[in-house]
Amino acid sequence: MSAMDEVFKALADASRRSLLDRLHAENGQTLNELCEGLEMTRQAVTKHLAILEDANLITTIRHGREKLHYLNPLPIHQIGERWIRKFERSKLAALSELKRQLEKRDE
Amino acid sequence: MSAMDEVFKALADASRRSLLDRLHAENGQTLNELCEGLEMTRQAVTKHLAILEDANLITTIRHGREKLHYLNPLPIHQIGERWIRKFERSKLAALSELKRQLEKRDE
DNA sequence: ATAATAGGCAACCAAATGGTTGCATGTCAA
DNA sequence: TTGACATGCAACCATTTGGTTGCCTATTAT
Repeated sequence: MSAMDEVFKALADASRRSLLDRLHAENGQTLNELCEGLEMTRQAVTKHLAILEDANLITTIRHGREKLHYLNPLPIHQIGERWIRKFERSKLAALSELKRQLEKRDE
Repeated sequence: MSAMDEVFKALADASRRSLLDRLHAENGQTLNELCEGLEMTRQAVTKHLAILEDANLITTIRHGREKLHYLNPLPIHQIGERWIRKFERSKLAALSELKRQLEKRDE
């Protein structure tokens, strides 16, 4: 699986995006902190975090018996640069072409 | 399911992203055109296109017995604006904080 | 030392996903 | 008008996914 594919797959789940949001609000949280207030078991959160780590979206550091989770914003940035920008460049062109076609169908 | 969630889910599959790429290269293709060269059946492509259409990533127009597919770049743009930008703003801050922590663990 | 705390591992489960095949329908061309 | 072409629909299938429970290990605090 390509690196970018892993990132897209990791971002596809709302729970995982919300975990990234929480780390964005406060970086360096432990597993237990990240579990607080969530409607799923610790093990479910562990799995989500593992997927995010595999996709390189977070980095972890063991500190005694705690595991601290840190956001890595680089892959998200790359999705923006390498993938989304490509489609934005042609945005206006695509919309105007669609409009032309929509009008054309009544011929 | 929220609109943005649907977009993220739709983008999670490499085949679907490749379909968007093909439409980006040449907009307004028919189903059969989009099937050419792909290693899956027409029905599989139909399903992918339906998911992309539900997520509002493409718009279709029936033209006789053909169905033309057009890219809608707006949702992709919104992912960039509403989601990715948020993380980019704190990019440098997050990286420097991680660095600090990495150094701190040897204390 | 030992109890409490933080996390890890593995088996299991239901539902969603990505794909198939077979057949039906609608439209165009000879 | 009839055959070929473009697409649609539905049932079915294997695998992946997101979650659970139960138990184990490692670290800290009393």
